[in-house]
Amino acid sequence: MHSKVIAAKEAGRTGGGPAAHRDRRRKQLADAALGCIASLGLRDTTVQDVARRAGMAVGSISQYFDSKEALYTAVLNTLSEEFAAAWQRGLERAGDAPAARLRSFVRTYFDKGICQRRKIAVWFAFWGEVRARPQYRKVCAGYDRHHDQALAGLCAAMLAGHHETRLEPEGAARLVAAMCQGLWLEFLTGDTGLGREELARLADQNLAALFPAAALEFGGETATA
Amino acid sequence: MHSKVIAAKEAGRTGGGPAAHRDRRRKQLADAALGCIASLGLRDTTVQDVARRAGMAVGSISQYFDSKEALYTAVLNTLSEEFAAAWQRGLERAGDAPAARLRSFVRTYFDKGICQRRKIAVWFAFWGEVRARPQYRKVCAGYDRHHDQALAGLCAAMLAGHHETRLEPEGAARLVAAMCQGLWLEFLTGDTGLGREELARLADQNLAALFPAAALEFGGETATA
DNA sequence: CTAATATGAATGAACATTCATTCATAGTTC
DNA sequence: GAACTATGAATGAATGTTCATTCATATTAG
Repeated sequence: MHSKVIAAKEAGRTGGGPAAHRDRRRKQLADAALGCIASLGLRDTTVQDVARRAGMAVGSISQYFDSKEALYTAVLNTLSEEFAAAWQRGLERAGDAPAARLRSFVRTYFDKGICQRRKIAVWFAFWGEVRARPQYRKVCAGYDRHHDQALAGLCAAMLAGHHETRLEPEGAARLVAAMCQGLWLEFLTGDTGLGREELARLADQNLAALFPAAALEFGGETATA
Repeated sequence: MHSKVIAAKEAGRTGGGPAAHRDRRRKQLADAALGCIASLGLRDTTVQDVARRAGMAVGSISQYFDSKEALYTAVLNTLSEEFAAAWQRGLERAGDAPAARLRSFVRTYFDKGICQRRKIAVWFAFWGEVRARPQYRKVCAGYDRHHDQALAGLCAAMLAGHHETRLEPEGAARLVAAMCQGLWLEFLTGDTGLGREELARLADQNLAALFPAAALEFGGETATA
């Protein structure tokens, strides 16, 4: 009881306005919820679990979220936001060459900050409920459209002037996204024990196959041989 | 109440030994559970829902399964079994040509009996909980190993004698499986409205890219041009 | 009649949500 | 600057609901 009070006091101290404080506490709860969902699953996560993990009281959750579902929705939003920011940053860093840009986009999926088992577990926990809970779809819809358009644009740039294949930009984009998400599933279940690096290398090989004209640029470490 | 009794009576009539009867009722419950999971999600499915959908009493569930979890495990087993049987049948029908065999294997993912939204929804519902519930992993483990070995074998046959790429059979198999499962996710969320046929065509294009030496054999309708 | 099966009301545990109370801080007054 | 008040964040016990499981009873089959 005493420690809680102190923790609360410290949380209050960390400056910014009261609005900033509110944001911080919401993030604190969303982080705790993410951890719970990753280790217990959506089904077994209780508000009591989340509160305990956040070092807060159960009652505080309703101060910051209308309901448990609203908290979950915030978790999904946070994940989506983080991922979108990551691939956009990646594109900025990648320069102008189409192949480098596409490679950067795909690498984001296997980035150290993105491709963590706990986060992937949460992605799949939500995907496993999209049919039953349309609000989850709704959260992702905007991010997904943005993602898909960017990826299709990159694929179009890769295919421009190379019409030897029957591959369409949208189709190629769909395949690239599917491959990445499928590799995430592999990472999640851990069947083969492949790590982030190995998965990224596999992704590169698939890109090289899909866009043979630029295969060398997806060659990874461009093996010394 | 009366109709339930009649239903039970009819169920009992359908012959076979008592063991066959037991199997039939278990299947009846597993089917109902699959339907519930697909439409309500794992989280909101209750035994009352399952019983209602099966046209049975809640108490009967415990006659055929030790617990709700045991019922769910049976659902996952049924799905896995069905999928394994389907790709094996596909291989038998495909003959000896490696490309035809690989294509058949992949087509199974987009088969009418396999690639149904309700079934895909259930696959993802379970995948979304594999971390939290190791028993789900255990159910799939055997089927997955078999699946992966078969696919790696097919990829090895495709790559035999064509060492121009750095692609390894296991890596190629991983990519093919990831692509298929990623396309399933696309089908589940329905973002792009692609149907089974279109997804299968995309999968073919990825196969053609991964195994260019056999590209013509993945050409789909081998467009009249 | 006996054994096997089916039924659904009853049970109690688990859970999300509510809300009266506590308390630290900021603001106000003299 | 000291004393007092107002504010709202934080708390967790209490509440009412939901749900898996149980089991006494009813039904059917042999």
